[in-house]
Amino acid sequence: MSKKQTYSIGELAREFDVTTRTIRFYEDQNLVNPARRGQTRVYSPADRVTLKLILRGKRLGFSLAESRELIQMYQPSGDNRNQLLALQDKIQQRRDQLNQQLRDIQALHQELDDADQRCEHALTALENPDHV
Amino acid sequence: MSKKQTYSIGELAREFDVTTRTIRFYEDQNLVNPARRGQTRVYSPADRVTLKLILRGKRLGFSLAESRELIQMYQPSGDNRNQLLALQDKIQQRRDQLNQQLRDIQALHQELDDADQRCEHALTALENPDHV
DNA sequence: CGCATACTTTACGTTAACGTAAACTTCCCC
DNA sequence: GGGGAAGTTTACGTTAACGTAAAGTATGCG
Repeated sequence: MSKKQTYSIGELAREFDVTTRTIRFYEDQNLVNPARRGQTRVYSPADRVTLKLILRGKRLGFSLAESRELIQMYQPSGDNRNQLLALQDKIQQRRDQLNQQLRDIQALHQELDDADQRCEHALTALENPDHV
Repeated sequence: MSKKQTYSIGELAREFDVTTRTIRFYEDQNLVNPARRGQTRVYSPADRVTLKLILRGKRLGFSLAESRELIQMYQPSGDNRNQLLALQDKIQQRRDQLNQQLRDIQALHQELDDADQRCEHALTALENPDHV
């Protein structure tokens, strides 16, 4: 009944549409930690989630270092007060950045709509040359 | 009454918090076309807007090539039907990408909120060790 | 058995987006 | 007229994020 618990590097590469080189590179950067069966890498569902988070970060323009930081935020290691406060600070910074991105997206969306409208008008003008 | 109509490279660099090298690099990439007074570059309000668009693109993770394409979308050059249709296609692709980014942002926002909550709990637990 | 397929390591190559340094001109100011 | 301050060109350097190639190992299959 349970979902498959391990993945090969090729499976993940196909699923997320990246190369195996990319996944190995992420391991080099300590972003994923696959187990080994002999020489061969064996990925866990946790590794898969990590990959997903990295790729989502990429879509938002985050560097790997930033994505690593974000991922670490979800598993706070040090449990002392100052580290927690510092973490909350970083979280807030990310929220601010996301809100800026939201504003940027809305503006860009509007401009794309306008550009599309101008296209439409240009097209109907081409089909209707007599219309003033 | 009218706003200042020209800008020096230093002014723009300060306003947008980039180096002059960056602005000259964008010129090299044919993203801005400042006039010249002698040797010195003189930027128009249009150049300033272009700069703004580039930097907004950067915040959304766009490459300079992508931003260039976006900017050109707002000033369609070729007025033949096929070009207009191709342009609309690109516009739609960008909209799809923006919508994906929106979903990514919402998911990430939620996760940041959760992480923040866990921080809060950990902090109150630190101040209230007796609470089970 | 031979061969294809998928995996591995090692290592050099590549592109984008600037950084940085050197050496020069212009303009303004006291 | 000497010296900042801001501008210029030219050119080599740097970092991130992989690409690409070579050479080897393991595994299933007809």
